[in-house]
Amino acid sequence: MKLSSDITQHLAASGIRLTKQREQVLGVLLQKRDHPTAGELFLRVRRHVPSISLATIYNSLEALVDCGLVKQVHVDRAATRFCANLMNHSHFYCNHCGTVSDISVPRDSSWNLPPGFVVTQADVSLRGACPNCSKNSL
Amino acid sequence: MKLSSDITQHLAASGIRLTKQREQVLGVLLQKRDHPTAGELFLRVRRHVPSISLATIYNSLEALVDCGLVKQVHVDRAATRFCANLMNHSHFYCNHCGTVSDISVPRDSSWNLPPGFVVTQADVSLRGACPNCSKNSL
DNA sequence: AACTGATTTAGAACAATTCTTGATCTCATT
DNA sequence: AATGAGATCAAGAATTGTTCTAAATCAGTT
Repeated sequence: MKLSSDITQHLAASGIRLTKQREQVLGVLLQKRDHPTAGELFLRVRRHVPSISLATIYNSLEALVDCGLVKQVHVDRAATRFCANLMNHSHFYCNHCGTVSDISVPRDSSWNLPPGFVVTQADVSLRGACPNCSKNSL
Repeated sequence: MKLSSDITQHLAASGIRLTKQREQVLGVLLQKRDHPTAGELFLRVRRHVPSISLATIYNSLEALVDCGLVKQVHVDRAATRFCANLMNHSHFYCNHCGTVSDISVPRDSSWNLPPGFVVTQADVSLRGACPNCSKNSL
């Protein structure tokens, strides 16, 4: 597993130390982009670092989120999911198969808010049927 | 506390029984529209029905959500909040004072999804500063 | 090599929610 | 009014995802 210089720079810039554990967490997150939960990441990373603990997964994720390399995905109140897609995007949750797809984020201008509101973060999550499931259920 | 015939009809139509507990939960939710959590509702409703249990708050909310009279509001993974605003709307969470404001929902057309995705529910939550706080923090 | 602070680990603690069980209530039928 | 069936309620236990704590380990610096 090799991190792009892009990413290592990002890490250095934020002053976060690149430990074996963090490297693996990020690596696993980059490898299979299916928005895993902390628990799922734990199982995957453990294959490479058998001694890792769940707390370290959480710690690593916190560090990576803090330095902007990883984003959290919230769908309802289900377990937080994580993704390493740094593009500004939102998520689509399929009610049938449970997969989470990245989708491009709507134009900022589409929030027609009353005056005075200042938006710093927009969190859009859509639900419904993904292309696969909408095809099959017809 | 008197429920509008609109609402009682809605209840009857969904076949949910209007018990004292459910009536109070809905009443309290209609009375102060500040998007309380289940715990907050528990404290408020207990003033009218001292014997009510938290489990009943959850049960009542479930029934009311099922029949469409109440909506859940999710902001990150914090405790679920509830609101009785039946208009199609989204929520704005103020990072400074923590209040949740209703905002009108963006036009459906603004999700430009790849073909095949069928949206059944859109959950938009914005964060930032509400008019009050954006004014004061300058 | 010793020191300092950051990081890791394991498990305890926590908060929100759901589940379980037995008691109570409601309504329809007599 | 009494009965029975099913819905609802209350209390607390259980579950789940996450955070906290404390001790052990590690990395980089003197």
